[in-house]
Amino acid sequence: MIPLGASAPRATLADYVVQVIREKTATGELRPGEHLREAELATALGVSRGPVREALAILEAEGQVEIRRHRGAFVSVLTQRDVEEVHSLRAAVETLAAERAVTRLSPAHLAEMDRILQAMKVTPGSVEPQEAVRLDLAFHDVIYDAADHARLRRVWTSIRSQVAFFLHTRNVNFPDFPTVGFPEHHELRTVLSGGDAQAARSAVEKHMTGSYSRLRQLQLPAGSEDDRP
Amino acid sequence: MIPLGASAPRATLADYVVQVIREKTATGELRPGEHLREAELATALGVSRGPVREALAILEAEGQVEIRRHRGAFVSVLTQRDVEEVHSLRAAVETLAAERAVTRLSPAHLAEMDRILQAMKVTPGSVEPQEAVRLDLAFHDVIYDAADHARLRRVWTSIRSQVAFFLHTRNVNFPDFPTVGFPEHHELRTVLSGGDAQAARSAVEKHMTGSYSRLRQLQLPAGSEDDRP
DNA sequence: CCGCCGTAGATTGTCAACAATCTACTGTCT
DNA sequence: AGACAGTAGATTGTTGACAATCTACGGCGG
Repeated sequence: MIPLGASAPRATLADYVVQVIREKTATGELRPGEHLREAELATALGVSRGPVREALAILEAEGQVEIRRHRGAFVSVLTQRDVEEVHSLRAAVETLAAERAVTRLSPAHLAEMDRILQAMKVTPGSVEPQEAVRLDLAFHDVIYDAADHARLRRVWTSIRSQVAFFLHTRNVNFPDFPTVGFPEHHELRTVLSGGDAQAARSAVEKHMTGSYSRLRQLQLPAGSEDDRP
Repeated sequence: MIPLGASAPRATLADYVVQVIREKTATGELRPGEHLREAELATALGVSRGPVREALAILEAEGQVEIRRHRGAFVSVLTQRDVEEVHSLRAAVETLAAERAVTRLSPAHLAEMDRILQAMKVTPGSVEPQEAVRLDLAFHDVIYDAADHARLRRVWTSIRSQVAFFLHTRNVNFPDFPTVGFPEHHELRTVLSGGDAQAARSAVEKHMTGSYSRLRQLQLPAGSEDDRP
């Protein structure tokens, strides 16, 4: 479940809350625009408001939630503009990640990739959308892990659950994707293990472009971010 | 002082603490590896430990400080490796920022750039290093502001004070830089206002490469991150 | 009937105290 | 003398309570 080389230097209650909220926003259980009440979260998770506040502050720094003074935290609403932002940022950082990964891929990384590809391949087309998303993200986790770049990984985790949300909604709306997932990622693996940094950049760029074109087909709120009652 | 279009949707004590610590790390007043005691900070800033904890959690999410369970927060030590990380990440995001900026630069942005360039030019070579850093960063702030990309700006603010620290140390060690600052940034302005996205990418890439080669001359801790007593 | 103002409830921002854990020092044993 | 265990102090993690602020509802006036 934990990406790979992620250590746990700080296992505090606040981190636990962060993790829970990240997962719930990724799966869509916490919908964009939803009001996150501190006391509510605290009792639901069996902790006090202190750690919850810390967690919300962290999530705000990552852009996952929006905090308004004396009004509370709201799950960030994802507009068409956000799709574009997340995509362009992801393309920028993931090309760098790929470039670095080609010279740093260990046998363990390759094995992990193959394991994930195997799972992508064997699962029939009618796989649960959530599982397809999990595999997709896991594959890219390996790339970032191989890149061995702490700040790059931080950026990735900051957009990761938003990417997850996009992929999830798309998989639900266009159930044909899981069949496309395998060949695309398999090609990525081939290029990455090839050792050509420039080729890796191009491959990721292409992968991102394809991913974006599919994402654009989604119907998302277009304009401003006022969805709350 | 505030970059440009930065609004203040949340002016809480925690944000105040974050801002103070950012500044103090940028100027080097808070040295890498230093132990940040919550109670100490709280009394020094005239607030309680609650906001301080929130602030430290935010700064940890941005990688500015490192928190160890039951041991506290330490200002992240910047090794040669960190110089490389910050540089590569900055290059990746700033090329994107420049690409977007060329089609979004408003007259106000250009005026702001010119104002900064003017200041860079008129100040004689023996300007205070701190002022030179301020101008340098301010110039790039304008680029990110023109890029109009919330997530991109977040990444920038997360590495901004580390960049500031690097620039500061370099200006102190190599006092000739302030004379190079003007022409380099002037060229950037010219290309950005030209309207060619690809040219803007290349220009920023070149600017970054030059910046990195100068940064590498610094003597920084090379290996692991244990500098504390 | 519609709009404005005031109040009550709810929610967040902040604080001070308690509990858990770590670090450093001291004393003892080999 | 050197090394190890035990203890005291300091520091962080967490909690519950208090104060400031916002939202929603109801009454009043036009």
